[in-house]
Amino acid sequence: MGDTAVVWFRRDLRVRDQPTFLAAADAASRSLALFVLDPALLQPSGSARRTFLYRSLRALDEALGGRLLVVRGDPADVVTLVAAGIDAATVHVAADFGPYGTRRDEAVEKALADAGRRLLRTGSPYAVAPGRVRKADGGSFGVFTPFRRAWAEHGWRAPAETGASTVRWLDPDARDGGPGSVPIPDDEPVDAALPDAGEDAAHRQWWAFLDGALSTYGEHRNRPDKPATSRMSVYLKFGEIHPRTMLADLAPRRSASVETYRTELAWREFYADILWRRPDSARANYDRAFDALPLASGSVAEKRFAAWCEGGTGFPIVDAGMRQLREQAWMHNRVRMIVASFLVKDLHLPWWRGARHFMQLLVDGDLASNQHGWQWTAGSGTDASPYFRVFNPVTQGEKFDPDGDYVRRFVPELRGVAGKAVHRPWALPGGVPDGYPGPIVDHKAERLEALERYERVKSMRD
DNA sequence: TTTTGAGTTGTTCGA
DNA sequence: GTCGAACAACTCAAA
Repeated sequence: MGDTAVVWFRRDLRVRDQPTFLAAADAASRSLALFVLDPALLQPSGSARRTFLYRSLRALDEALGGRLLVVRGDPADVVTLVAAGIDAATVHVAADFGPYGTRRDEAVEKALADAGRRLLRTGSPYAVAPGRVRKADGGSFGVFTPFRRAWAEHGWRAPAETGASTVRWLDPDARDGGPGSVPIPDDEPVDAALPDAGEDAAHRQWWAFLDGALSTYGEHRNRPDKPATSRMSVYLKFGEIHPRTMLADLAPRRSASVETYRTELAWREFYADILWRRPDSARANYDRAFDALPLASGSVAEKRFAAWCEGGTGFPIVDAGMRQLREQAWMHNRVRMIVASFLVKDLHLPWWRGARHFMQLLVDGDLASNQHGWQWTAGSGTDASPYFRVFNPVTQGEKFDPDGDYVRRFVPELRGVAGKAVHRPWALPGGVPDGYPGPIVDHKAERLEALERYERVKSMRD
């Protein structure tokens, strides 16, 4: 066995705060940097996320002095072959706790072991790895608030002090055999304007937030008309910054806004913990009693689903959100909740259809946060919401987009309407403006319908 | 074992 | 317009 190792990047496309580098440098004198284009992951990603990934890989390759080896195939095959090609004793990764990643890594581990090589997991995409936060009796939390408290008490390591030069990188071209390298794919046609990719862009965004919007985050974070959120989700998704780095930067700052932002990071870790414990909840109701919820189907339901997808429901805040999703491959969190509530409670469609649509389009689409965010809204998730919590799209619009600026930005048909009147176009003196649809459902009636359907779930519980 | 307090994100209605 | 009450019952976590 040679004195070499492989550092296999997955969703940790950075060189700073990278514990795998320390592990690799400890294990071998030289390492090969590897990324695997895995069709099983790329196919369901959507062009926005794929393109962002490719751009991120170019940035990572540059940071590594052009020494990132990119191959294509099933990791159980190609990682094994790459390791064999340099006779590496160890392959270093950050642990993946997702349903697919867990299975993939077990397969890779086994394939490597057959040749006497080891897969070593160091760190994870989380400040506290899933499964580590435990109740006093050793069980896992199913409710957020106690999880958050225990998570903070558990604590996390300081950021690892690493950089590209922490590891002596092997030149991929100097390999003797193994799978051929493939170029990083070209950008795909993407309609949406994507954020800048790469670790440097992540840090720029983070510091702009720390020095700017963070001070009013607690107050304005629910306002989609303001640039009040961190926009860090995509960088966390691809691991271009580690949450531990962010928590360390937040630590010396004390304010209600900082506390609120830390709580948002805790949500991300909570949902990862839940998905790890219940991998089935990526597809099925976390609360199986919701299997009894009567769902809409048929041609009317399909028509309504299509209207929701394209931002043509006639409810301005919903349509603005769905169009922001197309234009930016991103949607403000408050609006995600509003459009989700509309799909589930006004259209009576299954949450997973909305979740799947989001995963297709979102550049920051993260399975754990996305599926459980949707299940939370649907009521089938953790801490089931009270049955009577049905978002009113008009009230939500008036409350969180009080001047209507957000709606007008994304719904040009309504640009001629001033102020908050834009949230009720059907009540305008001249009627609904040309080109904009009337409401596809009667919210008041559908709310009552939703309450009735949720009764069915409740009665199944008894 | 029992008890207690609490649970991200809301809406409607009536005074 | 503002404000408080009502809207279920259940599960969770810890004392």
